[in-house]
Amino acid sequence: MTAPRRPTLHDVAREVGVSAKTVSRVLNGDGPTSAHTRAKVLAAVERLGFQPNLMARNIRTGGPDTTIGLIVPDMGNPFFGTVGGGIEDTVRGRGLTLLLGSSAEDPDRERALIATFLARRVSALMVVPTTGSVHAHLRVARGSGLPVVFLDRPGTGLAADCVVSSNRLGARDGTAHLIAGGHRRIAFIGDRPTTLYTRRERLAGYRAALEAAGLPYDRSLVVDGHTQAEAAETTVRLLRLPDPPTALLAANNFAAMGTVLGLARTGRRDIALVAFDDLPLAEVLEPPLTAVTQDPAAIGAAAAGLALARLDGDRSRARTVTVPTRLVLRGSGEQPPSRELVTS
Amino acid sequence: MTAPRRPTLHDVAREVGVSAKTVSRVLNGDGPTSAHTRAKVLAAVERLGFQPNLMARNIRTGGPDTTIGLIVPDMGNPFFGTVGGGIEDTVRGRGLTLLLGSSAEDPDRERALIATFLARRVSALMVVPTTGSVHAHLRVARGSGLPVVFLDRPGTGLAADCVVSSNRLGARDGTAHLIAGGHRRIAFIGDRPTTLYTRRERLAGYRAALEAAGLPYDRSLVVDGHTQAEAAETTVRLLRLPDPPTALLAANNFAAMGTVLGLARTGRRDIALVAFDDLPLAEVLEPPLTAVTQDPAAIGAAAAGLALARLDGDRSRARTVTVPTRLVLRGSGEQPPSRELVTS
DNA sequence: CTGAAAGCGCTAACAT
DNA sequence: ATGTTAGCGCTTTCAG
Repeated sequence: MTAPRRPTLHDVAREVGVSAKTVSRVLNGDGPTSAHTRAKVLAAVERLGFQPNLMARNIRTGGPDTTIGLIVPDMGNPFFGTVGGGIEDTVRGRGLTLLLGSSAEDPDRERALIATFLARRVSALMVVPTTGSVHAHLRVARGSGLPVVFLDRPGTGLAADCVVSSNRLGARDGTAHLIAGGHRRIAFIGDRPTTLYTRRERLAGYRAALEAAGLPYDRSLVVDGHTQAEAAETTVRLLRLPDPPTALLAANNFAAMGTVLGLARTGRRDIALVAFDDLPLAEVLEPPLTAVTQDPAAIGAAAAGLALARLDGDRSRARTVTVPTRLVLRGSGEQPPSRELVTS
Repeated sequence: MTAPRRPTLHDVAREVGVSAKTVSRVLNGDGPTSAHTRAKVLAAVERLGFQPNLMARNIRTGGPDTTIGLIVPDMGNPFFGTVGGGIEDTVRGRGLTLLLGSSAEDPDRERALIATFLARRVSALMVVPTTGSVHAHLRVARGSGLPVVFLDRPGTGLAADCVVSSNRLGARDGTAHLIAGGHRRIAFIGDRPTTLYTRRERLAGYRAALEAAGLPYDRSLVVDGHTQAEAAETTVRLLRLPDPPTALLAANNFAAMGTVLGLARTGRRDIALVAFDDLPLAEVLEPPLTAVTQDPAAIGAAAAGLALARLDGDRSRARTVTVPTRLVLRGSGEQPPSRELVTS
C-alpha cells in the first residue's frame, strides 16, 4: 500500500491521448492549440489533480528559480517580519515566492543559508548581514547576474545594493529633541555587539547632536543593553550614578522596552526618554513614548524594487537607499531636567 | 558582455579531467573516491565557485524538495513569525528550508500559494487556514504522501494534522479569574469575522466560565474589535452602557492593545482586564496586564514534529495537538468591581 | 495545429 | 576507484 506517484505531464498526455508537448502548450499557452484538445487536456488536468513540477521546468528553461531568498536574524522580531511582508507584497505580482531563513546573528548559519539559497538558484538574495560575516564568496553568483541586496545593515566584502534606515540622522534628531528640552546629560543605551552597524550609526548621530550643541561626550553615559532585561538593569544602574543622566536615548526596540521597564521599576517619571524604533503601545505608556520610528515595510519594498530592477537588466553600480526615520513626539521626551532630583 | 553561466557539475569534471559522476560522488560522499581525486575535485569546486543545482538533484532523485511550505495570514505579526521560527528550528537539522507566503486572510491568495507550493513539491505544507478556505483540493497531494498540518486553526474539507492553542480552556480560565474577583458583568471583546475559529473557541470558553458560575450570558457584552483602533472605540462605548461591565476579556492581541488604549483614554483604572495573548510591555502597563499567554514557538515546533513524523512514515490517522495556554497574573485582573462607579 | 527527439543538471544502475 | 548509459519531468527545436 505505497502512496501513488504524483501525476506527471505524460500521465495527463496519456489520459487524453495526445503528446506531452501538447499538454505543455495548453498549460503554458504558447503554441496554438485547438479549442477541442485544450478542453480535454484541462479536464484531465483537473481530474488527475495534476500540478506541473516547477523544478523540472526551471531545470529545462535554465532560468533562475522564481524565489527570492531572504535571511533575517530573527523571524519573531516584527521588524524583520514586516520587512519580509514589504518584500513579498512587492514581488508577488512577478510570481516570486519568499524563501526565508534566520541566521540568529550567527555568521556560520548565515553562510549555510546563503549556500542553500544559491543551490536553489534563487532569483535574488536579500540579507540582513550578521556582524562578522563576509560576503566575498557571493562574487561568483553575483557575477553571473544574481541580484544581492543587503538590508538594514551594509554587507562586507561585496559591492551590492543596500537599504538602510536613516540611523544617524534619526538618532541625531532624537537627541537634539532632548537637548532642546534643556537636557545636558543624556545617556545612550545601545545594542551589542558595539560593532553592530545600527548601533555605531546611532551612536554617531547621538554624538553629532551633542557636538552641535556644544555638550561634552561622556563615555560613562554610553551603555549596553542587548536584551530587554539587560537594558532595564542598565537603566536602573544609570540612575544611581553620582551625576546621573536626566534623559535617555534608547537606541533599539529592546533597549526601548527595557528602559521603559527600568523607569517603571524605579518609579522615575522625571526622566526624559526617546526611543529608536517604535513600540506597539507607545501611546499608552506613562508618559507616552516619544520615538524615532522606522518604516520596515518601506525598507522591504525598496529592497525588492532594487532587486527587480536588477532582474530587469539594470547594470548600474551598487546603490544604497536610505529610508527616512520619523521623530514622533508623544510626551516622554518632554520631561524637563529637574535639578532638585539630581542626587550628588 | 553577457553574464557568465553558473558552473555545472560537468564544468568541474572537465576542469579536473574526471567524469561528472566522480564529482558527484565526491560531493555527496556516496561511492568510494581516492583521496587524490577528491582533493583535486574540491579544489576545482572552490576555484569555480560551483554550487550544485538542488532542483536538478531533486528532479533526478524523485524525492520531494527539501522545503517546507508555510502560509500565514500576516508575516508582520510576531505570533506567526515566532511560529515560523519554531518550525525552522525544528526542521533545520533535517536540512529543510522554509518557503513562506502570507495569505492576508484571503482564501484566493491562500489557494494560489498552496498551488505554488505544490508545484514546488514542498516536502510538507503548513497552513494557518483563512476563514472560508476549503482544502479539498489538497487531497491528491496528501494522497501521495504530502504531510499537511493546519496551524492555529483547523482546516476544512481535509483530514489533516492540526496544532492549536487551548483557546477554550484559556478563555475559560481567564474569565473564571475575573469571576473569582467578584465580577458579574464581564465583556468579551473579540475578533472578526465572528466565525473565526479562535474567536468562536474563546467565546465558548468565556460562556463556559459564566455558566459554571451561574452568571447570565448577556449578548450586549459581546462585541467586536478587529483592529486596535476599533477595539479601543468599542471599549469606550462599552463603558458608557447603562449597565456597563466591570471587567473585560480581550480575546486577541489587537483587542488587548485596543482595550488597554481605550481604558487609558477614559482614565478608568477600576476596570479589570484579562487579555488573551500577551503583550510585550505587559508588566509595565498600569496596572500590569494579566494575560492568557500562548506559546507560538511550541506551536511551530509541534507542527514541525508532526510533519517530520509523517515524513518518517507515520501513517496513523490525523491528530490534533493542543498547546496549553497559561494564565499569567500581573494585576489588571484583580481590580475589584466597584459598585459606586457603576452609573445607572 | 500537433508530435518526436534532444537535452537542462544531476544521479541510479550498471558497467569496468 | 572511476566511467557510461539512461532517465527524472519538463521544454526547446525542428518536423510534419
